This record gives sequence, structure tokens and C-alpha cells, in this order.
Amino acid sequence: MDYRRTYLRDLFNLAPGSKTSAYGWIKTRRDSKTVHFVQLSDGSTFQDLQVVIPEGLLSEAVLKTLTTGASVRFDGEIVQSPGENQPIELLASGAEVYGPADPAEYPLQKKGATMEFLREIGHLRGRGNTFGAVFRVRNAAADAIHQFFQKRGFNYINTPIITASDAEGAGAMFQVTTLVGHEETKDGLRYKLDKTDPAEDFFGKPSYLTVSGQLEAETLALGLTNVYTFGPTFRAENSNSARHLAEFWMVEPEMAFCSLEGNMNLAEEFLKEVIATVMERCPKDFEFFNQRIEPTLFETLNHVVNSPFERLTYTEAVKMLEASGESFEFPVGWGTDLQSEHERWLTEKKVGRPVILTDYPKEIKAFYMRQNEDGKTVRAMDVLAPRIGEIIGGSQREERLDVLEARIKELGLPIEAYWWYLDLRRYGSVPHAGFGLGFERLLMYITGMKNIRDVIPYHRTPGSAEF
RNA sequence: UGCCGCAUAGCUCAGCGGUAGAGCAGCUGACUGUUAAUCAGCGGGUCCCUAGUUCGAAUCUAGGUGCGGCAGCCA
Repeated sequence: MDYRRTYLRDLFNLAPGSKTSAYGWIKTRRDSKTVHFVQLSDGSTFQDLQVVIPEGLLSEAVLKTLTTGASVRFDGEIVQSPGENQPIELLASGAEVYGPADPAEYPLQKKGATMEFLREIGHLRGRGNTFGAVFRVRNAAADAIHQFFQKRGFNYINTPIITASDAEGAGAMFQVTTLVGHEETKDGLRYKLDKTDPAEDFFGKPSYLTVSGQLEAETLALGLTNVYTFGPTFRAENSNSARHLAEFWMVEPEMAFCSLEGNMNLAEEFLKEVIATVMERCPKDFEFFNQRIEPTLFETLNHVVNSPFERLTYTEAVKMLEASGESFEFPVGWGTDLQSEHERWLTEKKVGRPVILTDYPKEIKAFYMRQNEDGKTVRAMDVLAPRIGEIIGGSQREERLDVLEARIKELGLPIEAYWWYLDLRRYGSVPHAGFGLGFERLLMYITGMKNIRDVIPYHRTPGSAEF
């Protein structure tokens, strides 16, 4: 067998009378007096192929194995379907079952399963409607992201996954070490520390899984002008929420000769174009999401694509929140970070579409963000989306050597570790900006899925690394 | 990590002190160009675990484990 070059989705374009073969997994089967009906799926499209098997064509033994979950090839002819739910169907003239699936044990049923249960059978859930659609859309979105940047002359770069600079400050990190072994004790498996001197560790110093490729991306932007990363990112925070993962995929563009305004423009264009492209490419999947997952999906996504994002400064947002008359659980006040309820009020009640907030107090943002002339705020931006909150976080970077050095010292960060980062400001420094976008958060937004664990094949969260 | 909730058949759930139930799925049969087909019958349980209260615990109490929701951390 060669690899598949045509898929079930291609069969739907064949003219009646065409002879062909259909490969896939059986979703359901219905029997009638003179024919058997099989719903066949290969993941290439949301729509199943209905295969019609005339009575008497197959032996009783083969027929018995044509059950939900079985993998099979049908040979036959494309014919117009008298049924209402499909334009064409495959009239079978032969079948080969590759792998049967015992119907008494096969866990995926054609009727209602909860997301929690499907998560437990993550190795099989891709065969169902929901996760077939999720992973097709994930693929289409990844492709749209590359196209978006490639069309605009951005260079795709890969920043290190293992980093020895613990200086990124974006959260708790996973340590990478070869000094820890295991041993079997009377209390079970236990860790054993082979050596204690970091100098003897693999990299000669403590090293970690990256929490962001931003600092490295900046170095390449200051040479290639516009770059982006799209890769795995790790956070060791003990986060137990529907929108956090310990391992997730992040998109990080970084642009030289670019201000915060350019950064906002890119973020807005990015979200609009990726959403529009994916919707156009996967219409059947979106119909499903809109019908079964999130009934306001079409409405909100079309709105996002067709109207300008609201742009507000942090200070303006705080004033609006204070004037809102809402009774929030947490008080609103200039200088404190906005709570989920505040963001939700802004995006869902006040504005009704994504909001870009800028110019946050420097105390609640990272050291590398460019300071404003007021001495109090920095050129930060967060893109907040209704339903899921923060989807993008970015900033114009501090390009002035003296200001950056002063800020690093002020925060008590180890200035020696930033020697190469400071070199960028020493030689040919330039205003530059960029942002980080959580790929899975974007997918939650465009599919309507409610839990981030359901837009990635296998989620890594505290206490959970199955599959 | 904090607060709250849930855990009963393969799945979704009801039962909430008196000895185990429904729908769906599975199996068998009937019927039918079917569309989450329909109808009839059959099989299916460590009621999450441990300890306690009680004549008696799926049901009440305590601890544990797992899962979920909200919040925090953030993308």
C-alpha cells in the first residue's frame, strides 16, 4: 500500500459512475432488508461517506466485522444518493476489513459522551466528530499562521527549547538536569541525586525548559528585521484552569523598526486573517462548532473579522471600570492588575469584541518593556477576547541601553546574565516590538471549545501527562 | 494553590437509611433505502477507596484518591 493521495473528501467531488475505493473507519452502521448502510470517516472532512452494501454482496463473517470502529476499504461506484443527507454515496462491490473493533468493548459510541470521558480515551477521540473537527481546524490555523507571516516577509525562526538563562521572568520553569536518577526503595521508586554541583550538570549550569523565545527572537529580529517563532513553551506553574497548560504552543513575532502601534496593527491583522482563513477552509467544521459547541460562534467571529478592535489605555479602562456601576468582587484601582471579571466586563459587556489594552503601570509588567515619558507606564499591550480573556501579550521593547540597565538593576535582576541582550542595545539598537500568542487559546476562541485541554491532542497539566 | 461541587452498568444519569434502576450502547430476533432508524427480548454492577455511625450504608460522618467549575499565575 502506498500512502493515501486521495481522501474521502475528494470522493465527494467525483461524478456519479466513477469507480473508486474508500478507506476509513466505520462510525455507524444501519441495516435494512435489502441493503446495509455504513458511515465511513477518514478524518479528511467533517462529512462521512455513506457506503451502501447490497444484501448478499458480503459473507456473513465479513458483515459481522463491519462494526463501529473497524478500519476498512470499500471498493465500488459513486452513485447519486436517494437519501436526503448526502448528495452522493458509494455503492460497494467489495470490502476488506483491516482491523475489526469488538463492539462490546469499543469505547467510542455514536451518542453523547462528555468531554471529560473523551479526554480519558484521548488516543481514540480523534475519530469522533468533535475532535476530528478540532484537529482539522488546528492544522488549518497553523498553516494560516505561517502563511500570514510568510506573505509579509517574516522569517520563521526556532529559538532554543532548553535555556540556561533563568532570567526570562515569565513564570515558574521546569528544570532540565541529568543529575537526578531513580532508585527502588522499600517505599517504592525514589529520586536519587547523583551530584549536587550545577557545574557538573549536563550544561555546566542550571538549565530549564523555555518559558518564551522572546529574548532570543529579539536578537534575530535585530538583523533579519521581522521574525516569528512557533513552537512549544513550558510553564511549571501549578495552574488548574480551563485556559492553562504546562506545555503549549506559542507564536511570537518580533519586529525591528516597529512601535507599539505597529505591534497592535499586526496583532489585529493577524487575528482577523487567521480566523477568516480558517473559517473559509473548514466550513463544515465551523457549522458543527456553531451548532453543537458554541451557538454564538459565527456571530462573534464574523464580528471580529469585520470590525476594528477597540484600543484603550490601561488608564482609560480603569476609569471605565470605575464608572461602570458594577459591583466587582475585586476592587478596581489604578496600579493593580485587572482581574478576570474586569476583563470580562470590558470585552463582553462594554465592547463586545476584542479589546487591546495598552500602557500598563510598569510595576505589573516585565522589565524589558519600553518606558513611557510619564515615568509610570510602559508600552505594553494585552489583547483581550470575549469568553477566553488574554489571548495575546506583547510590548514595544526598551531599546535604550541606559534605561534598560537601570530597570534591570532596580528590579534586582542579575545584570551579567543579560550581557547579550544588552549588546543589542549597545550596537545598532532600534525601536522594536513583538508579542506572544497562545496557539491553544486562539483555538479555543475560534472553535468555541471550553477547555484548553480539548484543543491539543494530549494535554500536560499538573498531575497529568497521560499518553 | 484556595474555595465549591461531583464520583452508581461500557456511556449519560436517577435513587439519598431497608438489600440495584432508566435511557443509550452491546447481544438475539422482527421490521424497514436507512440517516443519533424503529419495536420486542436478553446479558451486564467492588454503587471510587479506607475507617466509622447503625440491627441494616449506594445513601449519614471522617480521611484519602480522581475529576470538574470558579479564582489566582499567564499565553
